[in-house]
Amino acid sequence: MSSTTWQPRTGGDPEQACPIAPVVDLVFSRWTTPILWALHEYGRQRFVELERRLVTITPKVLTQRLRQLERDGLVLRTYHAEVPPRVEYEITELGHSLAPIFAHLAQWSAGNLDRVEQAREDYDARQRPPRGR
Amino acid sequence: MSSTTWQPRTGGDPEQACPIAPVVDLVFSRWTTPILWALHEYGRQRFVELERRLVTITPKVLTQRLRQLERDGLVLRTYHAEVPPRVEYEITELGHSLAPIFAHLAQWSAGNLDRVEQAREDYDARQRPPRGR
DNA sequence: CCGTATCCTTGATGATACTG
DNA sequence: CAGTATCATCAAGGATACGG
Repeated sequence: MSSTTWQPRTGGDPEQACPIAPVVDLVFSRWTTPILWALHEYGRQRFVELERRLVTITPKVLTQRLRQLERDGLVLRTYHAEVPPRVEYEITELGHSLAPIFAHLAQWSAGNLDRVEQAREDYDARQRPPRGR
Repeated sequence: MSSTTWQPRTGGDPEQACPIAPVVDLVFSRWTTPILWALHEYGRQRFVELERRLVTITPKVLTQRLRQLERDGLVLRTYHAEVPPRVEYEITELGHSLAPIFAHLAQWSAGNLDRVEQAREDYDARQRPPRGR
């Protein structure tokens, strides 16, 4: 039944004393954030809808991530035995409890992302020009 | 001068309409969270100290991540031209502004990580035993 | 429609050795 | 001490084709 034995990134190391490592693995692994966002933003939707929103994702990876999120209790999958089959995904209450954190991140972005951009320019300007003075 | 042309994970896709994708790349890339945490928790410290705290990290990767964080303005690097050389890293004010988000995540962890664990057990229990009833 | 099965590529990481 | 250079590895991700 598929060899999807997903191992968390921190698997090798018991604890590097970073208390939020587990939740970071959970929520901020590749694709999971956009998926959760799409489900939160546009509500319950079918596989294809998600696929179309996350433009560059492949069905294989989308399935992998959705299964993982379902297993972690953040997403609920509902299978309707019709022809053609219909499957709907929605965010669970547990998944929804992440919303404030997402909002917090969005807020930080709005206020500080330009400072990051500025820092990058400064850094590059300092390193780049072999032309000193 | 090294070919460290680091590309963000969302590089290929202009925007998949997930507004927090940039900040996720910035803060939750591999190793960045533990590094920021260590700097925030134990204050300014030298390269080796960080290396020892992040048990499994290699000097190469640690350097890469520190450079990235420095470029993004989240970490400040100070070089002391002594013998032996001494380099100290500390978190910047911009980096420090992430602290509430980290706290928020730690709080969510404390309150919900066991629910995730429970969800996993339930899911596995439902899938695993081909022996129904 | 909703996936799964294969094959393959690639980029991040680890290991190791070596400088200023 | 604080890295850098080089090589080897390896698993996540992408491409493609097919099935219920």
